Amino acid sequence: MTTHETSAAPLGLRERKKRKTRERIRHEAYRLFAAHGYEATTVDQIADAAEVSPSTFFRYFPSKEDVVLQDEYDPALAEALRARPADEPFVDAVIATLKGPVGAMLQRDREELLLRTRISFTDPAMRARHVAEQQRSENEIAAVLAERTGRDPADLEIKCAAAAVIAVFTTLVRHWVEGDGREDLAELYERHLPLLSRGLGF
Amino acid sequence: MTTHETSAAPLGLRERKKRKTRERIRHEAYRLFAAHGYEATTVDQIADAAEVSPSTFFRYFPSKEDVVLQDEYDPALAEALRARPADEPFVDAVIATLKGPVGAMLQRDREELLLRTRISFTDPAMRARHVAEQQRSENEIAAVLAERTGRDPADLEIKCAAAAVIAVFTTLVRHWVEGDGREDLAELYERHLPLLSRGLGF
DNA sequence: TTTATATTGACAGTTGACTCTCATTTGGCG
DNA sequence: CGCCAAATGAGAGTCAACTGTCAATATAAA
Repeated sequence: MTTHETSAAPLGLRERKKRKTRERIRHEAYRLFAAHGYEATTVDQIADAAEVSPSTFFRYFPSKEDVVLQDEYDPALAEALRARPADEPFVDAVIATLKGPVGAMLQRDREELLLRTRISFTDPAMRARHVAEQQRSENEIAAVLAERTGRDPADLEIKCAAAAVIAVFTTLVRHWVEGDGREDLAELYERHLPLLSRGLGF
Repeated sequence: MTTHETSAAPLGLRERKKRKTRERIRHEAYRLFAAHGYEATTVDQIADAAEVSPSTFFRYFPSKEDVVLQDEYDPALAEALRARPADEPFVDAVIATLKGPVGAMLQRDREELLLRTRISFTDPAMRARHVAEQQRSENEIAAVLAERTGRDPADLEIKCAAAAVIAVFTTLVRHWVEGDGREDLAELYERHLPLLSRGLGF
């Protein structure tokens, strides 16, 4: 009773091994995807590279697609946003969040994020997944925005605003990836997100 | 020499039959996709329904995916936009265009557009295609915007603005599809696109 | 009508994602 | 140590997209 599956638990060898295996599979998969593309990489190849049997691959991931993990950043962004004062202009709140807690996450996972994002931008077959996630993100952002304004999350106006924010996001991340991550992502946000509060201005 | 393959040529029986077959395959494919989903529909089923052999299916379409044709609307939008005065605010220009020539196209193909769009929103496997197109659209819009403002189409600011416009678009189309096309798409645009010129306002 | 050519169907075969089963190994624990 | 349950691998099997070949048929041209 004392130990749930909290991070505090010592974690037996079995569990540790499983995590490592999972990580190894994912890592090798990414490597191969990046090298040869998603479609051109077979599950057998991934299994080989990760030194597990194909059966084992499917025990860890229900499908080849599932190897591409979901984005943890957008949910984190949504959560962090809720902590911002409700009367702060929305775009400002987003920027503040990205320079704060979420920005730290991005910094930490920079390398993997770069690789992963590059794949999902490059490989046509991988985009489906990415778009699905993006949809989820939009809903999250819309929910937050709805809370802040006291409006309905299903409100079209709210949805459009959330979509616009995410779109600018995506554009900036793409730019960041194309520049091999040399620029500072947080700074890109800070510089270009205000476009939306200015009303484009074109 | 007198007759190329122009539309004026009488078009032999052979050619006419081919077109009909092509049309029939596509039509049946759409019907089945709408009824059972993209993944759940096999090429054999499509071939059966279109009364051709599976071989013939692949003679007409190199892959199952290719049955879903590309979007002609966004390029049309870009072209129509170039005809608008350069000093008109961008969002206004877009709205005017959508209420004009492009709106007419949308009206004309309403049924097919509704069906096709529903598929590409509903079916995960189909999204990849859709996103690729969307990317093309963004580039088109960015190009137009660049021309109008005399800036570089690669300018991040320009790209962000184009992305935001397309994002709001997509959101509105999705809403339209979810409401089975009962609302007037042009009116939705007119009502919600100004969000971007107002600077969100949240 | 006869001949050349384009279109088609039947069919066999390949490939890769994914499932299932069963025997073997391996970490957890008394 | 020794038992149990979890984790793994081997291998056979399914399913659907896609390829290639060949013979039959339909159209166009002479």
